[in-house]
Amino acid sequence: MINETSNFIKTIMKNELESGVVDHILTRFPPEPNAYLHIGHARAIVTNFELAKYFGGQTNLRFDDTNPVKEDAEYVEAIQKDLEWLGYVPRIVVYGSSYFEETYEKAILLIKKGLAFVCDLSQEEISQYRGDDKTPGKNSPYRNRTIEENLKLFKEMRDGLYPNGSKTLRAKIDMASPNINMRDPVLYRIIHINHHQTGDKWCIYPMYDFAHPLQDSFEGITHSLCSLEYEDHRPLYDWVVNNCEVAHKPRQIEFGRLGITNMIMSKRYLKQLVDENLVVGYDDPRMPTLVGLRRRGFTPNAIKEFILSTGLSKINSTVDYEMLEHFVREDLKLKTTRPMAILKPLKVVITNYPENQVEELEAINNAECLELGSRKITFSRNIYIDQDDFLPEKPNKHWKRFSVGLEVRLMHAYFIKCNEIIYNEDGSIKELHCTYDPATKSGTGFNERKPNGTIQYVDAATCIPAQFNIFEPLMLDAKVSSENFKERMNPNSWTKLNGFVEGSLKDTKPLDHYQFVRCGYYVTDKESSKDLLIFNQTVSLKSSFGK
RNA sequence: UGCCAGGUAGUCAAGCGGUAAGACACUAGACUUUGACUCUAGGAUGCACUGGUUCGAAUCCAGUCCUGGCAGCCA
Repeated sequence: MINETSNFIKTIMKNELESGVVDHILTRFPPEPNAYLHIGHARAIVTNFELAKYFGGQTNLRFDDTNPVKEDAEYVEAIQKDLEWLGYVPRIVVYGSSYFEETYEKAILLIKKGLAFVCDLSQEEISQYRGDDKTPGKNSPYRNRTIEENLKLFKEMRDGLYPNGSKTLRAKIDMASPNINMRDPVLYRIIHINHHQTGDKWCIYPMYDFAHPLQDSFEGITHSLCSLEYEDHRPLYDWVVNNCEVAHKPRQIEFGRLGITNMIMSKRYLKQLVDENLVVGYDDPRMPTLVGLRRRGFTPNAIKEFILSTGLSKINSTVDYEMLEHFVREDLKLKTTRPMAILKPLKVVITNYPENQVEELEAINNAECLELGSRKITFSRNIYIDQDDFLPEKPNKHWKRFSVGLEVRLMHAYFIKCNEIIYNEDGSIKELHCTYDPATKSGTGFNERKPNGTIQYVDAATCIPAQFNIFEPLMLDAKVSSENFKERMNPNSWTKLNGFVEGSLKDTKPLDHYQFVRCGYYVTDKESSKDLLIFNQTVSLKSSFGK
């Protein structure tokens, strides 16, 4: 599918392949295991995997676990599951920590070449010495330690002789560089903590800027794709690659992040929502996480197509949520059966239909995809339609559904006409008295009159009571702050409706998708919600026409 | 105000010197056993602005403006 799209990275790869700079493509997806993946991450995943696949290459999954204070094995597992769900199979699954020994050796090499030194400056002092955008930095007083001394001290750092923060290993580059990342950046820091992969083996950990280019080199990554904020780090990336005498030199290319309008993606806020029980968990269908979107009814294919269609550029882009929705519809359009569901039941009595008679009708599952076959539904004197499909007052000409005096088609069944509204004592509508026209039976090719629209129904005799959990995704209409985001998130966005689904759904299987009449998607999830039915209102049609 | 990167319709985005693709959204209409789907029609005399080079510029050059990123022992 990516061969239909064009982007600057693809062009770079193509040119390099053609000119012989590289003879294959190997990319990597390097998440830090400190959060659940969300739709924003999908751009990195899809880009890396699809680009490699397009050129006949492969992609490594590498957990970027060089900072044990933030990471946890829980996320490692979650990320792997998400990738699996998306249908991507990495060439290998590795950890940044798998390379700690080799990384350490490269640090020794830099020391021996006089390109790195052990620094005793405190964190604050390093910051002061670094200078700022208009002030050049000052050299650390420890910058001129001898190679022997540096070697000894660095070994002692590794051996655990020093407490957290007391020493660092720094690259010796240029304290006056206009790029602050090049002002003798820290390469290693001391952290005495248990690492989720390496346990207590190490107490010094390499920084991203040092570890990442080396890992890419070790694995033979040809193109290291990352987001825009690493642009300023590229000179350092290249410095590491060029000075560490690695056999393979990867190339870093940056691309913009992908956001969705009004969708909150910040790790911190998502965590807060979960921690404070404002949502059920990371897989709450209101969440923008991949697991959340899965329960919301999105399919892997929809997400991939969405990402590919939004393209790739050096702009941090924010696309409309409608774009995402479009691709679910597109993906499910020809794959789903389309059962009927009534969210807000309104009883209808077909007064000219015999009591105690039940007739079976054939309903085509998907008129656009006949291979999906048909199912049997029933019709009888008492049925339910949706309150939203009936307008008690006189509708305007745009109204394409039911009202007094109007004739509509009950999907897969007959035309009906409403003759009388029966009210309760409190003035609410109790039921509708209608008549049907036997000549208009579905499938007979009747075309002497046009109905005012088609509405769904369920047969009261055979329908199944169902609870619909209607939710709205967590969205915000403007930039949030940590103070106001909770109120504005409106996490209480579940509405439970007691309605009915047609009898044919009694064999519903977990995680099947159904495309409902109003273009909603319907998912049941065995693990977390048993018989819960989720109706995604966000992909339903506008219901305010003609009102 | 230092360095870096960007500015093409409401939102994404192609184009890379030859006269502005495509998608989403939107509007109008047709069709329809979902107001879905499908189909038809509609949008930039214009590519941040101003000059310049050229037969010809969104594409090259210069200047200006605007936006984003960067001063963790985070990634």
